[in-house]
Amino acid sequence: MTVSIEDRIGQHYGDLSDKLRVAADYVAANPVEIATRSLRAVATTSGVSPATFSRLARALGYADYEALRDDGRAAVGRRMVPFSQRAQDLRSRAGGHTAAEALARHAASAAQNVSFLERDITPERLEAAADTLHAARRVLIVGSLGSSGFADYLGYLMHWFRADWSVAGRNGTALAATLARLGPEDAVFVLSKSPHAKRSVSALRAAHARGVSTVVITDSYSSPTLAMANHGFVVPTEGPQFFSSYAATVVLLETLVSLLLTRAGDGAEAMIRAAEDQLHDLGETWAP
Amino acid sequence: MTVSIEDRIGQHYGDLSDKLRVAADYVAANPVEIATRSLRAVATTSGVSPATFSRLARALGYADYEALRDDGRAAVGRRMVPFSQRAQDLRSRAGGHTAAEALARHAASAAQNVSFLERDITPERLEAAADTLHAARRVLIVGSLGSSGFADYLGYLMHWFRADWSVAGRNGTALAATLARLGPEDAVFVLSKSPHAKRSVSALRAAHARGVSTVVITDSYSSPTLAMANHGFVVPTEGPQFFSSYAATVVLLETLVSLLLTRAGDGAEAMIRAAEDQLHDLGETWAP
DNA sequence: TGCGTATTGAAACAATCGTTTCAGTGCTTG
DNA sequence: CAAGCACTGAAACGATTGTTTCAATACGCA
Repeated sequence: MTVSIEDRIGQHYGDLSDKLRVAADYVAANPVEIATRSLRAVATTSGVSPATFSRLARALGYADYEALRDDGRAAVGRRMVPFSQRAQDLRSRAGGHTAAEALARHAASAAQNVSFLERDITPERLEAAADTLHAARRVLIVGSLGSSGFADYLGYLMHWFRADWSVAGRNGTALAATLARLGPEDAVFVLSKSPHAKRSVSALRAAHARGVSTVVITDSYSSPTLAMANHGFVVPTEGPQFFSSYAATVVLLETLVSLLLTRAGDGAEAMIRAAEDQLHDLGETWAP
Repeated sequence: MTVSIEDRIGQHYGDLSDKLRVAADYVAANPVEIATRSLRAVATTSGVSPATFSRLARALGYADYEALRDDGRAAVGRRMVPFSQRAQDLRSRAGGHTAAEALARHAASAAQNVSFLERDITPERLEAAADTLHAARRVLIVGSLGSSGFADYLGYLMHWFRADWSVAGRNGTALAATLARLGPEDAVFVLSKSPHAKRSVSALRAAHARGVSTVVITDSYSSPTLAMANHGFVVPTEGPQFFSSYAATVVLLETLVSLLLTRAGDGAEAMIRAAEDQLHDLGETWAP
């Protein structure tokens, strides 16, 4: 069983002198600080002299201040590892081929990806992307290969309350012609995962070169698209299958649509209802 | 706005030299290490020279290696905030419209839907559906409105190792003509959620009447499609937004593809590799 | 093939690190 | 009151840090 810094502090707290106790309190309250910053930096921000921290380590039974910090590192590491741990769990169950096993594996992997998504996406940047897209005069959605279906989905969702969003390459329109009409007031939304379609990368490059705002969703930090993205998002796609999973991508897309709907204001809801009615009137939907 | 180390890596990944890329990969993979240990220690365990890490920081746009580490510290600090506390913070602000709240809400709802999916889908029925689809001579995928993108996605995944799957209405083909050619040895895969497209319901009815096997994914037990389904699956779609969430649907689709890949046998993997090579040879994918 | 360029690690450098010494303080004890 | 004691921070110390220089190497191009 591992003995944490906090345990040691508790064990020795009674024997500590005034200043040592102050230092110990600081250590207990700021474990990340201890693990990441230098002794002197901690001493400065906590108002206790460097020598005291050096003495504290020994008073707690460590050989070194470095030994104390090692415990801190381990503690931080332990809390940060859900990733490797759970990933290993997934892999260890990777063997079976029955439907129950496959379903469990995919479900677990998707849930993990979704939680990674929530953890890793910076809300400020999502907000900024939503602002950009909301302010854009026109938005062009680009997606190829495996991403094209999701580009369609985004286009479908947006068309309910924004007339100025379109999906590239729909209805036989030429991508080049559409791109040529875009300017700095417009935005391009690119969905591209490995293997990246040349079409999407080229479209992104062209848009970026023309000063068009670019929002990108991709699957890796090494993606060629990120360098040209004003707002880039990396979505976890790891899964037990040969293709990359789009589960987390769908969540991100839907969240983004939610944010845009909020920005669209009260009129949007009425617009959606009107569109629904018209869809029904046109006889395109099934009525019981 | 916060820019994480990973973001910077993404921005500059293309410009990095070999060793810098190795170092960047290590940084991305071991954020705790970076925040916690010294440059030289990191250099030793990663096998890259200290100088390279120093250079990496500057290549990523930092003034210092220390500046890079500061970003790492901030990231670690952010993630160390205990989950429960964060969840509570969010819940107390429930109904809010900030990106963080929206993301948390959508992620939680998606995770719940996925876990419901795992709980409610009967593995035997999934297995049976996979068997039917695997045995089918040809499979036609049907999806309209919001589901059409996901029909495309399923078609995209399957086309890697099955030539006899097609998506209805692609390439200007008439749905009626395609349907007319199907018989009892074939199958139809229908994706339909409320509001149901008349087109999809009609296609399903026609196929069912001709004795074609039918697999259906829908969003409610009261769906008009289930009565005509040989293999029907109800997927949870509840979400905080006005549209139904497709996150769980994606998981189910991907699981199904996995099962079909297993059934396709050893030849499938070779087929996928060959198709990937050809895609690359045709110049459709972006190569670094 | 030869030349110029870019990339890399070893080594040298100043800065910063953690530790220890030491003098000063406050407190207790005789 | 004086002497002894534990505690503390400033300062000095060698060790280690991050950075930079420099020579060696690999690579592209004519």
